[in-house]
Amino acid sequence: MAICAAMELQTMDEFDRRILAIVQADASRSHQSIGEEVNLSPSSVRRRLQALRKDGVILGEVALVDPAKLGLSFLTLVSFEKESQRIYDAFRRQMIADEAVSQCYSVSGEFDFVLMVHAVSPAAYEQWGERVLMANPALKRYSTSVVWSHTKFTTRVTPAQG
Amino acid sequence: MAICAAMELQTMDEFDRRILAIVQADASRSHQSIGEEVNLSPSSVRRRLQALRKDGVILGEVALVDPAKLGLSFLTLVSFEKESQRIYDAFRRQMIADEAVSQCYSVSGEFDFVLMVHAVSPAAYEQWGERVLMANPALKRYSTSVVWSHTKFTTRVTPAQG
DNA sequence: GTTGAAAATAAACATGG
DNA sequence: CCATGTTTATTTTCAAC
Repeated sequence: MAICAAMELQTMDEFDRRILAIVQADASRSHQSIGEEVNLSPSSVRRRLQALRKDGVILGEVALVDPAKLGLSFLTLVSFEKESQRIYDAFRRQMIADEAVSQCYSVSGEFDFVLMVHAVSPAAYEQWGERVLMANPALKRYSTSVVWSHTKFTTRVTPAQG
Repeated sequence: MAICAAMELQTMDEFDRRILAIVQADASRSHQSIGEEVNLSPSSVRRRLQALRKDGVILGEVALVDPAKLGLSFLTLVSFEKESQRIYDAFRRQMIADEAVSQCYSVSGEFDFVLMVHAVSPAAYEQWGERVLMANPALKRYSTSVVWSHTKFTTRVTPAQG
């Protein structure tokens, strides 16, 4: 069944998947409104949402803000090669703390890390790079790609499809 | 003032910024709870939130789901070089429609596009690549980076800092 | 910013598979 | 026994002042 101590992928039924799809698109929907769409009582919807939260399937509800409306219209994708393995933890903490960095990934290939960095302008980004990147002994080299436009950005995740 | 017909960066005051920070971390907070934190009445918080939504600063509220909990534990970063400019619109629509693609950016540098692709496994990703990428005449070449781990992923945006 | 009505959430209870 | 739906109480949202 859907509601159990540990929510596994197998224990999630069609109701849970439809509820997930709905709240990923709009977390402000009421239990009643969701229930009408999936044919379930508001209570059942609530219990399932709580279980999904408790089991970590739903990490939380957040408001999405348009970066451009806050003056952050310059987005870059920065790739790195690291100098040594040792300083990784410090670098990791620094990226997590840095508000300009929205995403940080450890990747395979030519580079070791990829960062998504928000800035108000090219000049502001350059300044950030000098302060955060060039001054960092953990980094051997880095390459900046300017993001011209974001064709797609979604926080939505859907299971299956192979 | 903060509340006006068109919310500009200049018209946003410290209250708005603090409210934004709060709802970006947790959109389920009540107006009262937010008001207590920023020293404002629930009504004021509500009116400011409505203005921020109306002006497109707040794009919406969404539930964040852990991809791994849906079986999507294989994440890749795919870079492309396009074959021709003409087919771009079709490609764009395809990426937006494809549920495996969570992000798509047009970028400067060696490649023209960067994609974030979620799959259940390397094999599933390979299959997706064969179907979507290799069969696509708009793409000259592509390079896949496997994401070992995501050190940071946040939807949060904060203004200023240069 | 305060007040009162409507709505949504949360908890308690009862029922059916 | 576990999940569902119903009922009741509480909290939150919404609109008028």
